[in-house]
Amino acid sequence: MVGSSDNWNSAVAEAIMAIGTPPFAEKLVAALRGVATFDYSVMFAYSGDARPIDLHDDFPAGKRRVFVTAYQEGPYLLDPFFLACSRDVDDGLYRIKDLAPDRFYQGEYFRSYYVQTGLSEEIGYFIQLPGGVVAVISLMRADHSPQFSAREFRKLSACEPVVRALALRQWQDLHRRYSDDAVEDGQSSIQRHIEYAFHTFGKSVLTIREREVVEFVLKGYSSDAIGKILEIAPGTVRIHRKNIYAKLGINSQGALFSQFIEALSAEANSG
Amino acid sequence: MVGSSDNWNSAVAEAIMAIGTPPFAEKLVAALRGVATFDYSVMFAYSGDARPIDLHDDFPAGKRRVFVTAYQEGPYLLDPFFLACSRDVDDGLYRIKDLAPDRFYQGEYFRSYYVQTGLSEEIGYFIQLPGGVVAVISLMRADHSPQFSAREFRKLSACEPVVRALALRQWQDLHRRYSDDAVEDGQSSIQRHIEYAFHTFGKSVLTIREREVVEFVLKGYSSDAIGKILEIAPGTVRIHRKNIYAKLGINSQGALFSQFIEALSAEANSG
DNA sequence: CATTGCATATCCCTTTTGTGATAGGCGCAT
DNA sequence: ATGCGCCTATCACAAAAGGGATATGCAATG
Repeated sequence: MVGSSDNWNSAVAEAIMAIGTPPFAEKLVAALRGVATFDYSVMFAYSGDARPIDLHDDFPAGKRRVFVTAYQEGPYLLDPFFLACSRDVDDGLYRIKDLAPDRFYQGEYFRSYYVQTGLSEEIGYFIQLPGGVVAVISLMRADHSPQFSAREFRKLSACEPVVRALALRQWQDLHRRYSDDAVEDGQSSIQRHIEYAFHTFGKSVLTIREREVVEFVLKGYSSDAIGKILEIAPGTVRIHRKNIYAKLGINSQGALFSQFIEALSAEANSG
Repeated sequence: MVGSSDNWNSAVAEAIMAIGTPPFAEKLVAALRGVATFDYSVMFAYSGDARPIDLHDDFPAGKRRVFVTAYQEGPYLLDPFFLACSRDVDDGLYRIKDLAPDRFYQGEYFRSYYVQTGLSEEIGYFIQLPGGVVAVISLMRADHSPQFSAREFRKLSACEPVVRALALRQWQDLHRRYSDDAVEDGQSSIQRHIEYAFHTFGKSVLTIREREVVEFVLKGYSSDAIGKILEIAPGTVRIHRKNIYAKLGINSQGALFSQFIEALSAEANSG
C-alpha cells in the first residue's frame, strides 16, 4: 500500500502516542507526508457559520497571513470546504474541485481570494466531531507542484479511517482536558495560568511595587522603560530589581525567567 | 503491505476508537487477524515474579483452563516469555523458540506443561509498560496449523509500532481512570505545553543550534555558561543570540522571554 | 563548481544589568 | 515616638549583553 508500510505504521504509532498532546497534529501530518508529498497542511474546525478555528498549520511564517488570518476574516464563507460542512458531507477525503461549484475557477471565491494562495490543488479529510463541529484537514500543493494523482488520492483515502479515528480521539482528549477547568470567558487554560502567574509570582516574598517591576521585566522592558511607565527614576527600578533578585536568591534576569517558568509548572500541580 | 491495507487501516481505526474501552483487546486482535491468521491470542501482564494477569484472551471455553488457569498456577515461572520479561527484553515481536533455551522441546517446561496446550507455535509482542510491567500479546497456532512463515512474521513485525502504541495508550487510559488526572508520566498538561514550546519556539525561522541557545537563554544561563554546556566559545553563543534577536525582530533577552510567553499562549489555541 | 546557509570564531565598542554603599520621606504598629 | 518596612533616589564599579564588522570550515543546493 503506502510505499514503505514500516514508515506508515511507525508514524501512526507516533501519532497514537501523541493523542492529547500538542505535537499531535504535527505527527499526524508527518504520517501523511509518508504517504504522499504536499507543501502545506492546515486543520480547521468549523462550527456552524462561526469563524473557523485554526487547530494546526505548517505554513511558513510569511504565508500564514493569507492562508489563515485573511481566510478567517471572511473568505472562508465562500470556501467550498466550508460550504460542504454546512451541507453535512459524509466523512471522507475530497478534492476541493469536486466540492466546488461547476465553474470554480470563474467563481468569486477563486478570483477574489484563492488566487492569492497560489495553490495548484487542495484536498481535505472531513471529520464530523461531536457537537456538530466539523474538522477539515487540508493538504495543499503549491502551484509549482502537480495535482494529486489518482493513485496518490487512493492511497490517502485508504488512510482515512485512521486519520478520522485519531482526530476523533484527539478531540475527545482536548475536551476532557479543558472541560473540567476552563473555558468560561474564551481564554484557554494556559493563558489563564500565565495571567495568574504574572499576578501572584513571588507574592509571599515580594512587595506590591516589586511585583509590578517583575511583571514589566518579564514582559521585556528595560529598567529605563519601566521607570517611565511607573513614573519613577530608572535608578529606582534598578534598586527594586536588586532587591527582588536578593529575595529570590538569584542574580540575573535569565534566572528570573527561569523561576517564573518553574512557578508556572508548579502552579499546575497545586492550583 | 498487509494484504488489503484498507482492512488494516480500518481495523487500526477501530482499535484507536476502542482505546480505554472493554472491546479494545478484541479490536486489536481483530486487526492482527487481518495480517496473518492464528488460532488463539492472549495478553498477559507480567509484573516482577507475580502471577501474570490475564488482560485478554480468546480461548474457547474448554481450552481456557489449560492456557490460563493452569498456567497462572505456576508453569508461567518456566515460560520463556515470562523469563524474557525478567531479562528486560527489548520491545518487539519474538518467536517463543527464539527466546527459549536451546533444547526447548526437551526441557521441563515443554514436557510438563507445554505439550498440553497442543500448540505448533507461539509468537509474542513484548511491550514495556510504565512501572516495570511488561505486557505480552501472544498469537498462537494450534498443532494442525503450520508455524508462522518468515513472510508472516515480517508482516506482523511491521505492525509492531502500532500494536505497541495502542497497548501503551490503553494502559495509560486504564490508569488515568484510577489515578484521577495527570502524573502518570510525571508531567501535567501545562508542563507538556512548556516543554513542547521549548522545542518548537521559532521553529520556522531559527536553526537547530539557535533553538538550543534559545532554550538555555530562557532557562537563565549566561552566554558563558551556555558556551560551556554546548562546548563552543562564549563568543559564538553571543553571535547566535545576536542572529536570533535579528530574526525575531527583537533586541533584548526580555523581549525574547516575552515572545516565548506569547507563543505559549498561542499554542493553546492550536495545540 | 559556485552559491548559499549554518556553525564556528575574534575584535571592539556601546548599552544594559548586577551589586555595593548610602540615604531621605512615609505610613504603620508596638 | 521610635523602629521597621517600603518606596524612593544617587554614585560608582564590574559583569554581562547588544551590535557591527569580518572570517573559516562544511554541507547542501543549484
